[in-house]
Amino acid sequence: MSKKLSKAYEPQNFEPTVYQLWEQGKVFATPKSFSTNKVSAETPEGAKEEQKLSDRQRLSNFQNDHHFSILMPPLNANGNMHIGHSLAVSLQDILCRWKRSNGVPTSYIPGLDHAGLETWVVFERKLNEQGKSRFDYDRDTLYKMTWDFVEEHKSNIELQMRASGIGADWDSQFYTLDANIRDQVYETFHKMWQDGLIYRGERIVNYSTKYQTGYADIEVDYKEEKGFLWDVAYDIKGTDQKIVVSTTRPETILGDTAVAVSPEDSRYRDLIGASAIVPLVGREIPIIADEYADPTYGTGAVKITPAHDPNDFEVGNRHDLPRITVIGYDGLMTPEAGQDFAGLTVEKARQKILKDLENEGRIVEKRKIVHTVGYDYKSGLPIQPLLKEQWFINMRPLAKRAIEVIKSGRIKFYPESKATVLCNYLENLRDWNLSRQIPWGIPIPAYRSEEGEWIFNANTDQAQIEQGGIVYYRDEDVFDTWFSSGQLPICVMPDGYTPISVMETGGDILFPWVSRMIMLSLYMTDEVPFDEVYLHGMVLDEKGQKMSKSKGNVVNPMETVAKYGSDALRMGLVASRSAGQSQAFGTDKVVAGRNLCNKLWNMSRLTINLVGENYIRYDGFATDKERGSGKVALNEPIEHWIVAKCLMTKINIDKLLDEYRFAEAAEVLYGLIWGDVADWFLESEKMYENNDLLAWVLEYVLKLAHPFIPFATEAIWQVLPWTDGILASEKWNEKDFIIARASVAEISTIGFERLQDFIIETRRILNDLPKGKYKLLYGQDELLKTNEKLIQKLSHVHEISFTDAILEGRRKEILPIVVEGREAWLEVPANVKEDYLSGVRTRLSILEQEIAGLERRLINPNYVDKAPKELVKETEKTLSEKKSMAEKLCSYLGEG
RNA sequence: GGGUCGCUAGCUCAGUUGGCUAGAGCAUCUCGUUUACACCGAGAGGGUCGGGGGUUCGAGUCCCUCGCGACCCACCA
Repeated sequence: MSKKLSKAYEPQNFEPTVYQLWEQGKVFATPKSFSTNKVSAETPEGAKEEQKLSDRQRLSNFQNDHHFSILMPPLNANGNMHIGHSLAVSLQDILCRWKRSNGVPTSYIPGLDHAGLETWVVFERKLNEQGKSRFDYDRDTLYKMTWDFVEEHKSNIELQMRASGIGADWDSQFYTLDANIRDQVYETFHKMWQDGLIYRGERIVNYSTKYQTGYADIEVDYKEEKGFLWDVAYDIKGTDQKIVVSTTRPETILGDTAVAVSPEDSRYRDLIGASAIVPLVGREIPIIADEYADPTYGTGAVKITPAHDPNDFEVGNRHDLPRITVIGYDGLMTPEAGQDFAGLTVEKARQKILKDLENEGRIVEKRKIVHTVGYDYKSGLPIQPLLKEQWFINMRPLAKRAIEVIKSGRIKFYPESKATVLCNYLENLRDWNLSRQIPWGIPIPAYRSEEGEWIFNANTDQAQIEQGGIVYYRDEDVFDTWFSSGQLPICVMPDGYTPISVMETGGDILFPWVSRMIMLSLYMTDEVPFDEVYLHGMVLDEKGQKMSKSKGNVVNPMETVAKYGSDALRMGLVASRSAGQSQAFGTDKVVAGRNLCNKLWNMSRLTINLVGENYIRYDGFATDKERGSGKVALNEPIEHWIVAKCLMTKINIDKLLDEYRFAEAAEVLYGLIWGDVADWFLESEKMYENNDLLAWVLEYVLKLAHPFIPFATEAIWQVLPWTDGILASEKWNEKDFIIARASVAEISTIGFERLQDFIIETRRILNDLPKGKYKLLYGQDELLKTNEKLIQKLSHVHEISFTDAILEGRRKEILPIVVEGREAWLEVPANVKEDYLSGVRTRLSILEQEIAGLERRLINPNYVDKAPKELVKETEKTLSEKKSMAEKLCSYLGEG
């Protein structure tokens, strides 16, 4: 080997330069013009060739799509890639590279997320570490500081994306705070405002006292917990009667403004309209009748705290009850809670009130219960339901339309079941709180006058504006990030690339993101945002457990890339994974991926070695007349076979990827590379040295493998002396395909498979024999005769020769190789023959059972009548083959 | 309470509309250094497809039922 290629593939030595090559070559740029390069039957030459093909051979694998587009779920501009991101972008990139290679105009749009609260939390922590707080600055200053902070870190994630081999259109990269996105968000907000879908109102919102902001429903983590249900006795005014209510949150008693009972509940009928006295506080509150009170739960009487419970809030609205806020936004009790309680934490207040109630003898019962408690998804602290005036979207009309579209099947889901899941979710969707009380995000374009009148205005860089002589003040809040990211499909895709072909993302953001994209897109454009949705599951650790920092089982993808290579990580992630399913991930799979890269590398070294440094590349595929004219020509059975394998594998992979069966596609590819090309074809070509075919097969395999193993295949492509250009921008040429296919002689491919069977059996026998040099003899067998040398090479027999003697296994030192249709023997020492024959006996008895089974099936008239004719024929054929095989075995045993 | 998914070889998983002997990778065992690769080659062992019932000529696949596991949703105070 003249060129010094290392024995092992070393990804670190190639990945950065390969990526540079791609980027400089602009191979991932979104094509502007839409001339599909379909050759197919439209060219006269192609048509002629195509006509020769049977239906089975016809190429159906070239995509007819007008375009292919993917929107990358934006990555946190301030964060690091985690293993889930790696999986996502791997799948996306496989699809894009594959489509691109099939000549489909492809647009893969990458993006970065300002990541609202996520980033704000990080920034605020940094601020606090410097001894500052958010209250030291005005909102615009905080926004600018956070912006600069993110800018400093952006390049980090951008490098990680490139290290992952993502072939995205970097020139079209977006950032979720870009002006066009903001404009879109404002337009949508304005339209909703005008359509009456947006309203501002005081509602109970899920409030994070840790981060001082309201949340959407979806940001609350509910956990089932053991807790207590206290029964507390309230006095009834003017009597010595008491009414006993049940509560899990006694501290909210301080904010009670009513006690509700069911109108159906005979126990309390007489008390309706009476007044109860709030314990410790002494406030007089009405006893009201409301359906909300469940007579079967607790005591059947429930305290109503409209300011701290969404249900109570509703009850309060129905009965016009006052709202008394006793827990503040800081998570501490308010002055309204009374002097004894003001300033206490919720937990302390609860302890105190329980003690006080106990002292007064008001706690009638304390029961252990299991109930669900809402937690802040970010801080892990309890969420407080608090009264707050916020912007809400009335989701019902939006959800209704989305449900219709999903049920119509217009958007296809992988896995299919997620469509049902999504519809269930949408059917129960409640109004969406858009306001976040943090400085980092897209400001809400609403201004308020002193009188409390709200107007829309998109110039949110002004803290206050004047209109008609009235001064309006900007809402200090920003949008929920899902509101803006839900609109990405309608504002970041290049012209001609919508709807997005497939939305590939994690199953965990089906509700927060996918559902919103559908709803908002339908609302704004009357069109679906994407044709298909592919949801991947979670990447679990080796033991199948969720990865988490606290468990310490988190895999850092960049470390894996550094150690095993980017391709190895990609193959490892894709292997054994199906849509929607969470899957364990471990080093084993990555190692397998790395080994495949290495295999490919060495296959290439061998090929270069065989064809020579100065090989001049073949000029297309030879038709029958063109043999020997610098074109690829097929001579040996294995050469026909390998070409057929290559062609079939591509068709197969196309089909699998079309259905998003990534793991199966990878497996099929693995089988072709390792099993067919390396183990059989290359071994054989050491003898035949059909250089043009060697080069053709290697290039073919590289092209086919490229979406899965982009770096290694490109690195090899660049190393090959006879190729030029960039593999990532190579396209399959349909015309060549047709000619290649026409050149394959079916007889030869079948012939090779027979040969394979024989070689495998010979190897098996040799493996069982004691070490030694064995001689293979064959009789009147054309296949063996014409492939004598190949058999010797591949089966590792020491000698091979024809014999016209009638052997039939009579002699003790002759051992028959029992393969259907073959006449061959091994010369062996007499003592080993007996061992082999006992194995033959076992095989015979298995064979006899199989024959009996097949015969039974064929005797059954139901089977013969009802099963498809082809299948019956097949069964008959199998039976006769097995019978003749059994006869042969019998004869050997009889004679031996 | 409602919903979704899963249970196939020691492990991780394939198995499309029911149809030849249920597959792959890893792991295990045996043999091997044949001029690309030990990140290798040749071979072997290993499964009553979670249990039970049903439909069918035929079930891992369809239906019913039970069991186990994972996850999601929901305002039982």
